[in-house]
Amino acid sequence: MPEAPLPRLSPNHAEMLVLSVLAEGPSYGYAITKAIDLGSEGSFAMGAAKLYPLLARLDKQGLVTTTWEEVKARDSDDETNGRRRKWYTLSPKGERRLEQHVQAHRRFTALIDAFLPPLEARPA
Amino acid sequence: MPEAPLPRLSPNHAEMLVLSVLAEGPSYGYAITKAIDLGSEGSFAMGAAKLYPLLARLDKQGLVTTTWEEVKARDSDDETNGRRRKWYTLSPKGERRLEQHVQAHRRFTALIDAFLPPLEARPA
DNA sequence: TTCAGATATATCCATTATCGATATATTCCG
DNA sequence: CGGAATATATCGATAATGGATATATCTGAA
Repeated sequence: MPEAPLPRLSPNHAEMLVLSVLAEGPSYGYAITKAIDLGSEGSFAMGAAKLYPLLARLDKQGLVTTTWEEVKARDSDDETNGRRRKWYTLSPKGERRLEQHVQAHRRFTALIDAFLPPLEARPA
Repeated sequence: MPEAPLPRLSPNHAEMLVLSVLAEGPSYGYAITKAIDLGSEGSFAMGAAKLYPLLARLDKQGLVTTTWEEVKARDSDDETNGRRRKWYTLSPKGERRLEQHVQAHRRFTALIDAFLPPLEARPA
């Protein structure tokens, strides 16, 4: 029997995961996706089309602050080098939002579990 | 501070809840919504535009079987009375699907919880 | 008796969210 | 030398949702 696919992340869940990654320190888009990809064993892999609009929304709502970093080649000091990284830092407002998401998620799972058969100790 | 809104149900979660209601016995659309509405304290209230297409999909996939019931007025035996109810019964295939949904949901929450701060025993 | 609210099923449409593809450019490593 | 990885971002087609609309009956309170 095939592994049943996981339910898809709701927008709120996706936002919560991104914020939870940023709660451990500033990061940038690509690294955030990788963290979520690895941390979920690939189950919550986010495409760029999902990630970047989400990050833009977080910025617009003041949940994160952003700064650009010029990434220079290891073997070069060339300042005109165009490689760039956009760093995201969780704002106090973002921290509060994360806590709200976590609380909402706990209520969410509690409500759902009430519909499901109890998880019993399995006979050996 | 306002109650943070719950994450929205994914299609899989909505399907799981409907199937879990039917696992307790046959039911019909309106009663299913009421069961989910009450069982979730209104949090997962489903509009008709969500419920009926969902039920139609379950039927088409063979997860439920359906029968029509003619609902007669309490004080009448009139057979031409047009009130009707569509009953849904969980099929064996539907039972298996429900179990898959439940397993997937457990994995889903476990993966998400790994991103969140542990729920510690609170100091009194 | 009347009339609002509940019961009961179902679809339409505008909005939103998602996935896959596309675009661009650099850097790493074999 | 060249493909995979790094890095950001948008476009367009598809899918799912919420609110409204449609229809018809039944219940209970004023």
